[in-house]
Amino acid sequence: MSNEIDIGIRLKNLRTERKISQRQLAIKSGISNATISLVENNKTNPSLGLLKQVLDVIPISIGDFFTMDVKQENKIVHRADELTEIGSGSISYLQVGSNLNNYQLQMMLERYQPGADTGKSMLSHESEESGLVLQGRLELTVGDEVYVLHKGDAYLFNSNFPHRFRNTGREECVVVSACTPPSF
Amino acid sequence: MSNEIDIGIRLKNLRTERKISQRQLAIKSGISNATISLVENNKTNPSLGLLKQVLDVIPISIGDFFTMDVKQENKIVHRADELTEIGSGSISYLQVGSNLNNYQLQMMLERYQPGADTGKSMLSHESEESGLVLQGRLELTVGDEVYVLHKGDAYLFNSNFPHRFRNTGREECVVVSACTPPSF
DNA sequence: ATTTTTTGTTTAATATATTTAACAATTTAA
DNA sequence: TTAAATTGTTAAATATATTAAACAAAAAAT
Repeated sequence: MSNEIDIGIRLKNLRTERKISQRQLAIKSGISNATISLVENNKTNPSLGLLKQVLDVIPISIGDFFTMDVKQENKIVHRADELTEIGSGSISYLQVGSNLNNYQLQMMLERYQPGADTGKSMLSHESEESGLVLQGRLELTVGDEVYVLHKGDAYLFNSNFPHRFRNTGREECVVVSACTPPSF
Repeated sequence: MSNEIDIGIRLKNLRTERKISQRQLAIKSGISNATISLVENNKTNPSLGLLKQVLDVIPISIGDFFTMDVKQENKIVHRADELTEIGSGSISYLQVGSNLNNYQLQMMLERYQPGADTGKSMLSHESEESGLVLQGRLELTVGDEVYVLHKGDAYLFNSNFPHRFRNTGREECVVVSACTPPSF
C-alpha cells in the first residue's frame, strides 16, 4: 500500500490537463491502464521505473514531478453559471469548484425533481454532511428515522449512517448542502 | 530491472557522506540491508514508498533527491598532500580523489615497505590494472607467472587474473598505478 | 595470530506490484 | 432508442520487488 505520497493527484492533474484518458496514457507509456488507475488512486506503490515510463510521455522529469506545485483550484468566487454539475437525471448537484482533490469541503446546490430519490441503496461514506432546504419538501431517512424538512429546515449528520433523500413534494426541492470530505 | 535511473549513485553518495553503513541505514529506515545494497547497485527497481522510507532518515525529500546534483568529484588537481590514503599497515595506497563513485579510473601512488605483501589470497576483480615502478623492487605474480620489476619497469594486465604484489627488496618500493574501474 | 564484529553482496522464500481480462457506467454514433 | 465505443475500476493471474538468511571479505578486538 502507498506510503503517504500524493503522487496520485499529481499524475491525475497532469493527465487531465492534457485531456488524455488513462488508456491513452497507458498505451503511450507501455503501462497497463489498470496500473494507471491504481496509481492515480494511491492504491499501489509504484516503482520508480514505472513512474518514469509514465512521466516520459507527459513529458516531465521525476524531480520536477515531485517538486512541482500541486495544481490548486485557486478560483475563489464561482459565479452561478460556473458551478459544475455532477448529478444526473432527476437530481442535479451543482458543485462549487470542479476539482476538489485538494479540498476537504464540498459545497453543492441540489435540486430534486418531484419524486426524485437518491435510492434505497442507503449509500454510506465516511464523512459529515449538512444541508439547508431553500424550497420545497425533502424527506430524509437516516438509519431507521424518517424526517420531513421544509423551507428553512436543515440537517447535519455523520454520513457513515446509511441515508437517503427524496422529494416527496409536488414542486422542485432545492437544498444547499455541504460535505466533508468530498464524497464523489 | 532498473529503468535507467541513476538512483543508486545518488543514494550511495548521501549515505557515505554521512558515514553510515548500509545496515545502519537499513535499521533506521525499516528496510532490509539487502534491499539497500540492491538499490545502490541499480539491481532493483524500488518502489516510491520504499525510497521515501529510506530518504526520510537522511533526511531529504524525493524531489530534492532527484534534482540534486550528482555529487561530482570536481577537483581536478590534487596536491601531493591531498591524496587520500586507502591503504593500511605496511602498504600505503595514496589515491587521487576521495570519492570515485562517478569515475572509471583510479590512480594511486603505492608504497610497499620491505617485505610488504598484498597476500597470497590472490584477490581478483573485474578490471584492468597498470603500474610503473619509481623506486625499489617489486615482485608481481599473475596466475602462476612471477616477475620482478625495478625502477622504470611497468606492468599491465586484466585483473580478473589472480595476482599478488610483494616488495622483495630491502628498500621501500614506490609504484604509480592505475585501475579501471576502481576496485576499492 | 585468532577470534569477534562489521562490512557489502547474493540466493531462495515471500510479499507485493503489475497485467490481463472482465465489469459497469457513460458517451458517441447510428 | 439502440448499438458500439470509451470511460475508470476491480479481481485473479503473473511478474517482480523485498526480505531473511547465509556468505566471504575486511576491520576491530582480544
